[in-house]
Amino acid sequence: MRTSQYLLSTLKETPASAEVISHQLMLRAGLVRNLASGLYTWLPTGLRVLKKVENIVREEMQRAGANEILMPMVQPSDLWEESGRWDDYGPELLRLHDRHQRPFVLGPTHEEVITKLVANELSSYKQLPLSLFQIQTKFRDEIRPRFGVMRGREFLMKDAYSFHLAHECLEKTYQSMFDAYCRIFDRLGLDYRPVLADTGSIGGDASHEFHVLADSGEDDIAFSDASDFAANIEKAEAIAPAGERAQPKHELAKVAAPNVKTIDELASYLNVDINTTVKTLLVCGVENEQGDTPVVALILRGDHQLNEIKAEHLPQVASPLTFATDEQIRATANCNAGSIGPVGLNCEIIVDRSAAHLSDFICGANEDDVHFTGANWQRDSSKFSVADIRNVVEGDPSPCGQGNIVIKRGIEVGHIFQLGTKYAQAMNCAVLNEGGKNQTLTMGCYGIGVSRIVAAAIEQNHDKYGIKWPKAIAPFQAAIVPMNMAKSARVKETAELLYKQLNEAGIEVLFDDRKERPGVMFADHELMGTPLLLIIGERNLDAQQIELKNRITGEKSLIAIDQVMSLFN
RNA sequence: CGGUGAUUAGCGCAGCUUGGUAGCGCACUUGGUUUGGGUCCAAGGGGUCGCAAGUUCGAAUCUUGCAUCACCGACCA
Repeated sequence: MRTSQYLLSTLKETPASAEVISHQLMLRAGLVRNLASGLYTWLPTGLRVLKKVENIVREEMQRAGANEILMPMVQPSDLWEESGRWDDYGPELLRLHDRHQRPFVLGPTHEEVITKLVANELSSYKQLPLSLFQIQTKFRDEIRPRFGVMRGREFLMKDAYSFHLAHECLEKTYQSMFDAYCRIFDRLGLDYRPVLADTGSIGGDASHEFHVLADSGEDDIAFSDASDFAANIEKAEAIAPAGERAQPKHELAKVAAPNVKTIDELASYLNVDINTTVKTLLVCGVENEQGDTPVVALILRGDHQLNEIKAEHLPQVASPLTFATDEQIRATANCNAGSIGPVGLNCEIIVDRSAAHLSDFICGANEDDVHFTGANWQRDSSKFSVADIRNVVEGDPSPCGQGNIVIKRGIEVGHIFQLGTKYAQAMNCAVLNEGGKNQTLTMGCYGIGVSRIVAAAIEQNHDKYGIKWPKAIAPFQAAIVPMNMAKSARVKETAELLYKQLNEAGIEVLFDDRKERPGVMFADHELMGTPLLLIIGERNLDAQQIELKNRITGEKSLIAIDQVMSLFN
């Protein structure tokens, strides 16, 4: 490709709307352009990268035995009613009508369509297991699209689905998908980690997310500093503190704490360590037979944070997690939100393991502006249950039993999931088994955010000059950068010759044939992250040499012109 | 969805307080100059000042409404 025929579209200045480095560089290097919130046009350079990622994903999916298909982006709503997600999915699902006022959705994912397809196509256990995948545009009407293509509303996703008669078979495919994902991210040249993930409301036995490590990531990942353990913080178990709870030493006593609203204010007002306090959160419980929603109290040590996912999983707590209103708080605890405590509280009480290990703690007294000191479980409050409902924090013992927790940020680029029979059951997806009986299929699903990978790769591979693409996904393998080609026939001749040879050899090369000063060319190619620059100048032509510059290492070297092709073998 | 801020040329911004029909840098065009790291000089082209209504002789500027975009938050005990 010659730059004279190419839409280069590089920018010197960073558009003000771009917050994270990958978004800034994607705009400056001419990879994408914004159309509306969360919607992006892929320019030639960006599309080249996107296609390379796509192809690596495709190759490894095929190697794992999956068949590529392509499903429609527009899906009839009755499929979603059949699966139950028409009501469950919420406003992220974009709903629309055709000219006959028939309702449709823009597909945010394709479990419904594929389950329907397989239900129609398969009739015998002999056809199993079967894995299908597609690489396709998804639409999710995100609350807050941000960070460019990292969290767009329309994005490119690889979604794969596997179908099985038995759970053991699903586990086998799940493992082979896990391995395929590792091969994909290895080939992409990314620093990534598979981490244990929450299985969500769908249930199932296992789920892993694949995270690219980067400070700009939106997820917290908990690692062990002494083993391979890694889990999304939503999932990481906070284990109970070791040893017995200490015996009470103090009597329960009231202390006034006027105008103290938060736990931090309380700790500094009473001049105590925050981890000797507990905080009490009132949330909505599950609706009872009378149609009322009771209030449930969740109790945490003052320095800990509620893990909403864990809380939602409790059978007593309504999902999605909803905090009690001021009226409900007043009716339950007879005080404002800042003074609730477990002593004498008349509702279901669930105490985090760490909070349950405290003795002589400080808590609200269920009376405005009053707290208790010297509170103790059993003695002062005995009707409660204990559960893991907090986020792990740095330094916690790892749930794997080895080492302590370290927390890093990650960008979720892949998620694999043992679905079980949820969709197959809802959509009547079954085959005849060996015994000639109808048997509902068990499913797995496996997603990769193809467009998000492009942004994640930049987050991990850049410097002050621009992008430093991993070789496997660079838009071009090399660029020919001639010095003053307009003035030097020799330079032009050499550049054209190399361009011809490289093209014929199938090397993706960008020939910078603009009449620009060298500095402009260098700046553009470094911004775009071309891994190898072939710099042709009068300076080295007498010796029949050109200069090489490696974008990743910054190394410069000379090479004989007739040796250039050997670089690409 | 709540909060905050923004919207003036392709991009980055000034002008608004104190109304008088728009300006700077980059980019673009032309000519010259320069040529191994974003040269320099000159001359140009390009804007319904987000949209709508109002106040006024007159609105980018004041008022009201709307739209769009971005950021923060969605943990309050």
